[in-house]
Amino acid sequence: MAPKVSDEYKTKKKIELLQAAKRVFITKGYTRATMQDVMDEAGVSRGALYAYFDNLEHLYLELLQFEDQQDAQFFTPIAGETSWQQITKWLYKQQSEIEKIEQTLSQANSEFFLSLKDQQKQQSYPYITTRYEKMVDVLTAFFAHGTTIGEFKPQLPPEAIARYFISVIDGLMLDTAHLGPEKTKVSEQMEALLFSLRAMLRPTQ
Amino acid sequence: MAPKVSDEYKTKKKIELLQAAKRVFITKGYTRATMQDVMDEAGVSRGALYAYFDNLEHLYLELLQFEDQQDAQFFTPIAGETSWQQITKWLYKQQSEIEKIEQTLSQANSEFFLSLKDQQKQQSYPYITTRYEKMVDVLTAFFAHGTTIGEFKPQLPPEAIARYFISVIDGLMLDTAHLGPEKTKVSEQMEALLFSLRAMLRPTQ
DNA sequence: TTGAAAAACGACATTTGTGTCGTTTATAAT
DNA sequence: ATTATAAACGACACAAATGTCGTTTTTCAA
Repeated sequence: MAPKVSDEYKTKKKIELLQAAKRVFITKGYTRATMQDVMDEAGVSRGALYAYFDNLEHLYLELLQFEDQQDAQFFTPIAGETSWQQITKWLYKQQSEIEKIEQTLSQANSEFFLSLKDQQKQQSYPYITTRYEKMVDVLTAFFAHGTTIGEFKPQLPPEAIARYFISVIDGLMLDTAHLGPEKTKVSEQMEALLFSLRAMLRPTQ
Repeated sequence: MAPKVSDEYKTKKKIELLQAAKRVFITKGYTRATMQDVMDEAGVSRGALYAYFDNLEHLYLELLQFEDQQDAQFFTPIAGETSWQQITKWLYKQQSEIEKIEQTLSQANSEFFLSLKDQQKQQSYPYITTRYEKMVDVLTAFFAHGTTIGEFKPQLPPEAIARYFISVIDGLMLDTAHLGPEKTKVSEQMEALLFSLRAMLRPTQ
């Protein structure tokens, strides 16, 4: 049902497949999802799917990159908003994401990352490492900027705060993924994180 | 190679199998491990292993409980040591555990928990939920105790601090599991956690 | 209108793991 | 010793996925 077509067509098709895959991963997570599931969900044949993606791992990796690229630039300083306000806002966004974890890729993400234990694979997917480091960089730069404009008086190296920040979010996600948002008391923990950050950054109001 | 034997024998054998399983899970994680692997590692037949454990999930659950039961009682107040000192000590223990994550069940644990997404399964394994809640309780009680003896002046509800505490550790574990301890700068983050706790608990020296 | 290119199809061979079950074998009690 | 018991064995039938590949179908260009 489709021959010699434009690049545009192929891109479109690919995105379509990625979206079907996304739905699958959200409901089944990464480990329990199969290529078969994606075919079924997308209503496409075995051959078609494999023409676009070699295997589940590659498929997930592409989905990850595709999603990331939507998010991007969240921590570029915004005029008319203090850095502290920005953080708070971002945190609320994270919070609702975690609370709706059932409709999110978070669980699948964790599973995917864990599944790459192999050093071998780690090397073949520098993107994974890069992803983390980029996030560290973005946050570090953000904190540093807030400091230079005199908004923060950090009590710890900005980079340490950045990493710590990421850990808390990831941990909360992990725990919530298998216990549910009621059990982990997401909002309460966000408060605690906010409290910690205030202590670390000493925002000058 | 073994018939009609004492209960003691069976218990021994079971522990032996659990230990083999542990080795497997440490090197392969939960998702990639198979019953076959355990048989091979234990040098035992299919039939034998299945006589003790119905399937991988049950096997892991038993291993988990077995391991937990070794740990137990870590946060009972110790005479001659301040609560703060105890926390610090425990944190160092966690740190070295995370740094040696390759030789630990942490990764497998995360994988196992995530694999139980199903609400169905969640209910059939109340132990999983209990486990988390017990940890919360233990920490909460510990913080509360430190407060009543006037050692802490908590700025947040003890329970909130407890949950938060757990999240940070879990997050650090997760990240370290797939990036390695160098990338996540474990000790630096432990410092940050200590800093946070100090801000939250206000230990009176 | 036609035909070459290639997208999509789906049957198939393979692989890998599972859980069962009839058989063998070692133990402990008599 | 003998024997009933049940632990351990390992072949087997089954299931679920995977990746391949020859075939069919559709589109685009000439």
